[in-house]
Amino acid sequence: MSEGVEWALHGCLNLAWAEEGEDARAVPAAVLARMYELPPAYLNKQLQALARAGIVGSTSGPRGGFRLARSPREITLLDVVVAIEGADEAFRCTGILGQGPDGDPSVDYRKTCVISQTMRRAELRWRRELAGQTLADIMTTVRERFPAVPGETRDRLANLRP
Amino acid sequence: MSEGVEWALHGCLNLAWAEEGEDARAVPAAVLARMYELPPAYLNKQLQALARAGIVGSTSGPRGGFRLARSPREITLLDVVVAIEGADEAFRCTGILGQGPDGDPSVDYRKTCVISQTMRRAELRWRRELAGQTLADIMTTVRERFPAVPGETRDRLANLRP
DNA sequence: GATCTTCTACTCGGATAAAATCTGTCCGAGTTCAGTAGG
DNA sequence: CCTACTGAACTCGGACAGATTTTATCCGAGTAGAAGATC
Repeated sequence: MSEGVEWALHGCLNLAWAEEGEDARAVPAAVLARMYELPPAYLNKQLQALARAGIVGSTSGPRGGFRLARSPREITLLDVVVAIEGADEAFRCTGILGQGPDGDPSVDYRKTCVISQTMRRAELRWRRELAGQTLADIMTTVRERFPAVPGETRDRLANLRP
Repeated sequence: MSEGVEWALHGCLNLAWAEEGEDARAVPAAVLARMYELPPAYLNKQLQALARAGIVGSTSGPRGGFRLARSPREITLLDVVVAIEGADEAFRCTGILGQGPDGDPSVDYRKTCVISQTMRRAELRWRRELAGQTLADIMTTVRERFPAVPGETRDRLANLRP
């Protein structure tokens, strides 16, 4: 899995904290990058993927940057992962059963192949878990365990502006 | 996920069918490769990984090849996946929380980071599912749905020998 | 003082390169078996 | 006839290239705001 997934998740979380502040300004990619000492241009690229997926909105120019495009309650972790990694399943069943000399091209082996089914079921469990966790859920848990984090994050974001 | 996982899973299943036959000979990689028209040397490479993991045993020379190293009941799909893909988690949490200017190196953020925990829990679901399915389970299901497959497979393996 | 224009600085967005990984290939080490010579 | 020896074919195992994906960088298009000139 691409490392950008972690960046994107933390980025969204930070955008969510920022959104809660009084002066909710858009956050430039460079500010998020400074927060974790990440390559700014590359982080920007990942955020572009989030923008294409409709998870964040982007604005150019001064006072521009990224902000969440919808409520944290309507952003699941799966949404973010899919936006970065793509929607393809990790286990690519090429249907090798049909490739052999005795293979029947008219059969869809992804449906009948028991191995494929089992792998897909496991992957479905993973997806379900991620689809069941929204950004809002994460925020609630963080607030319970570390009440200071939201405020601190907003402060850091403000201080990291140029 | 590497495509070799699919090859390895089907390879193990075929080895399991072969093991049930009367004249249980080791199966060369070349024979398995012909079955699905795969590059023989590369498939051999994947089987080597299975051998290193102790899932299959290998024998050199004439009448050599691969065979299951233990009972299908004691081989889980997770074993095979880990043997090919490695034991690393898909979501690599680099603990970026600790990398920023305000990060505390003494804290293990993989333990405290809520995002990391959630991602790991999802991945755990995936692993549990795969760990709960043994090669024997797959064989049972296949036999229920396609009773002819075991015999046909043994025949095909025999016919594909040089 | 208000307004319009110009100008600069800032931000995203996609095109472009370097690095790492996955995929595929090749040849050597070791082993089994068949054939052969000798007792 | 039985045994030991030689040789050859077969198989795995790891070292060696090619292709694809991931990671990282750079520069241009567009925009908001500030400064300055004009009315």
